[in-house]
Amino acid sequence: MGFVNTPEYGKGEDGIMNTSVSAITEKNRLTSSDWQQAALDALSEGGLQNIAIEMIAKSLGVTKGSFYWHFESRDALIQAALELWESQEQEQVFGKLDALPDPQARLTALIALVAEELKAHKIYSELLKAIDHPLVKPVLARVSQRRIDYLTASLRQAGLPRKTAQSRAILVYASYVGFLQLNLQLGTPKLSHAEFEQYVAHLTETLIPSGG
Amino acid sequence: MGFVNTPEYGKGEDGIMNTSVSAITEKNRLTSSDWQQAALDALSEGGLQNIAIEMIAKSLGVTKGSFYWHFESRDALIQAALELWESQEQEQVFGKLDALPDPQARLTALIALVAEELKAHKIYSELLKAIDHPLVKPVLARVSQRRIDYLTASLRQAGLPRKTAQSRAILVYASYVGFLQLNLQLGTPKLSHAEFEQYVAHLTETLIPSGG
DNA sequence: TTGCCACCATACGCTAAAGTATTGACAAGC
DNA sequence: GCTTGTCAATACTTTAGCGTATGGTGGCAA
Repeated sequence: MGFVNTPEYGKGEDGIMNTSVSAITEKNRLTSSDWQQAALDALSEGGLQNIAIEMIAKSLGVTKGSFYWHFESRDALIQAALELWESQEQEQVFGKLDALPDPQARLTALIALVAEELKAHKIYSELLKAIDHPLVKPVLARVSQRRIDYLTASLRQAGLPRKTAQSRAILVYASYVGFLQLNLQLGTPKLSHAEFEQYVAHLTETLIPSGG
Repeated sequence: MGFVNTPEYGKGEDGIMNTSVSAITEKNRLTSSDWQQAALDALSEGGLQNIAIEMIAKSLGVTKGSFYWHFESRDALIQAALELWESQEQEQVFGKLDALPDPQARLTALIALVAEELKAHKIYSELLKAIDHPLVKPVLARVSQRRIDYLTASLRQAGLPRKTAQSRAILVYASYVGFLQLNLQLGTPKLSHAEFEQYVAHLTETLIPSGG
């Protein structure tokens, strides 16, 4: 398990995730997690095919001679990046929501969470488009299933009967995925901020159980 | 004089009539619409990148020497195929629905129409994944917008106030798109036939106005 | 028959991107 | 200060797929 440490080099030791693309500007040597993060950045901006070794190398200020020291192949990078994303998103999404005990508050918070935090959704959306890749599909299947299960459980706790909760969970999640594709990828329909707010409100009162 | 050695499999002379992949088996020469249809078949099965000239040529029993007689480039084929699809889907979808005067019946029929007719949805779904391609995006934007508008109008006619109808239309269409991606592409969640029926029923009663 | 035209085959060129082989630079420990 | 291990640069090979150049064939008109 060799990422996140730079043992013999001990430079800045910026343990916290570098949220931004820069940060490597110095003459630092790279670590494999730098490549993983850069791959996720590239993914979120241009899709899976944008995970191109020479391009990323360029953006990191090196050549691919460096890459093949850290990774066996492009697929190895993709796999590592996806693992990183999966763990990140899990703690990010569920970590925030599990804090809320009330299922209704949780569901509303979940919808609100969708309205922000663009980058995470962008990655999910790009992965959806790259579903044909054998490394992508299982990851996405796991993540999606986990989220739907989580939704189902929350809806049950909010009072819906079992079968209804199942169907509703799929409906909610499908509308999320669809909206992602339509709005993030297609840009259709174009919504003003007010229209978007209204849409979110409508979605909440239509799909989230309110009363007891 | 005309039928000295005409191959019985109707060289057809304009070939309007081949709905399916077969039908070219004989030593017939090809027409550009053969290529368009074959391109749509390839698209629905393997995505945009599956529209590969040499592959399609092989499936048509010719080589790419033929292709470049009919088309300028791969992009020209893609464009022509998309035009074909757009016109086909328009008459297919709206043609069936416009016959129904009652907006509620129309909405229910629309949902039912989604549950069948797999291939058309497959193409839409594949195009969604290929949204980055400059030729694909405008087509998909037009088609999606048209459908959302149609939904909005039908929902209004069914009694929803304007703003509600707009949000609801987006919600319905997003859930369609999302379900496509989840179920058709990802295969998650796996639904039995019964579960699917139940989901469709739930969707109808949740999103389609019922009373007056 | 002749010759043209529509359609297709063959062979080649070109480019992008992955992957390989080899060499180089530079800090750390002996 | 010499070696070693780690990271990187350079040059190369390979593959897939688009596109081109050119020549071939079969039917049809004159």
